[in-house]
Amino acid sequence: MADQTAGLRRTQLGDIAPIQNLPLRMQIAERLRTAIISGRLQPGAVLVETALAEQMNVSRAPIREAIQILENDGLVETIAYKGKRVKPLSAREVEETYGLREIFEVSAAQRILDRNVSVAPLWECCEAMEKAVHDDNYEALVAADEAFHRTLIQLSDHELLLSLWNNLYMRIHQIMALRNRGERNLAEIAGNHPPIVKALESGDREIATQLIARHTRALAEFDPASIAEFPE
Amino acid sequence: MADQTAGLRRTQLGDIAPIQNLPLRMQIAERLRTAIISGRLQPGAVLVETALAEQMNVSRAPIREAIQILENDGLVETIAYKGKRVKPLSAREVEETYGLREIFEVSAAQRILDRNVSVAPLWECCEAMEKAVHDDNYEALVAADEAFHRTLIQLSDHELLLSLWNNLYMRIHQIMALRNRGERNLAEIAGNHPPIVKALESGDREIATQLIARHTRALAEFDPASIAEFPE
DNA sequence: ACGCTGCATACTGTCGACAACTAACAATCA
DNA sequence: TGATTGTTAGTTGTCGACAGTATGCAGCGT
Repeated sequence: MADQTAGLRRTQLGDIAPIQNLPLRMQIAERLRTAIISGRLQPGAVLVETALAEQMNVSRAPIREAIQILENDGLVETIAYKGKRVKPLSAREVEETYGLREIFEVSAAQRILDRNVSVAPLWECCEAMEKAVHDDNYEALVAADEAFHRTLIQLSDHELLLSLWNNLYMRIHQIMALRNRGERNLAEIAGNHPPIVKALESGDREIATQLIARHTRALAEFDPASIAEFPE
Repeated sequence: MADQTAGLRRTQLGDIAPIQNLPLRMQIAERLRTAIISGRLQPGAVLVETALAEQMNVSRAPIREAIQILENDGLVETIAYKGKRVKPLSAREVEETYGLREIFEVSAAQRILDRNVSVAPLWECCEAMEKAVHDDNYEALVAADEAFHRTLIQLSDHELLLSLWNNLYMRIHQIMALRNRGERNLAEIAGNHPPIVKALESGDREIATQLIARHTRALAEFDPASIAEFPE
């Protein structure tokens, strides 16, 4: 039941694709989420249900439910009877987002140390990272970096923490997409990883904590002017 | 436009009240949320949209949206095309919930120490607590306890953390309601608070962290058998 | 007895139309 | 002029009906 007129219609976000048998709200939510975290839909952008419904050739109900989901993700904000928009990102929120990341990573490290978990998977991530640096493959580098941090959280063996992490990382993706390409020093920042793993391996709590905190703060550096403010 | 037939109808969750001008979905979400965290709707309970709609005399749309909101809160779980139910609480989830609480409180304490924030508000909470103990007022005791912990988070001056905390505490309320009255030692546990504040005041990082961790773990004690498991 | 097929049922998912609300602007009157 | 009140346009909120999906059971064939 593919939509045969898809190619003819002016389409900003594209038609919904009948790829899977998931409910429409999920396909729509996924599509909107991608648009937001990629920066295509910028903070402050207004989401009008009727317009989206028409663009995607669905009724308003699944659109509304999809937007609800995104609201849960913290990507969209609703003002009753007035409208919905992509949540504005204040400098403070960006800062707090990275602050939370630091909290999560440091806490995960504590748990790893408390439980004597093997850090072998982290070494693997470091190797993947080195390879990406050697190949000068930026895509792979970003992926490997994310894998390293996610692995750190996973090793802490705390599912709730992991799900919070996934949500947080989504917003970090959005922030990174909105920045004017901070890729320059990513490779250099990647060099921080092995010492962290080494500290974890040798059970050095203090050092590990400090290294992670410093690493996270390095990642948080950004040009505040590059994130537009949408007050009101 | 109050519903004049409200008194006649059999009603399990009660009719929705036209108290405020909030959208129905919010009133319904609030009502369901209360029912869940109070334990009236137990984990595993199935939520049937049509039934709820009939009970509350509204259409299914706001019911669906309300359930979405509760899903975001982590209180309800949806299985596409099958149904929705109050999220089952495994022993592991309960444990992780308190683990997260520990992470949040310890991290908040670190931030308070990092920034030399005045802990005066915490002393006030301690006083309210003592008064409740002296009056043998259990309600006030619970409220004061919650106020203490929320204040700790608030002093860390991190809005994202605070909102995560509010969500977490909601689920802790639910867990407490499902336990067979663990009130016995609450007064005694309350005695842990002043030492924590003292440690924070004197900037003793190590002690503060340990006291908070121990306090949180004391709160987490529970009879695993008192929380039903709903596998499948 | 066993497995398959095809209803029947009880839900959730989706739709299109209508109601309610807000904000902005025009018209009215002191 | 300036404040107040209609009025209208644009949006979200709500509804009732219909379509789609999963599950259990009856009936059939082997």
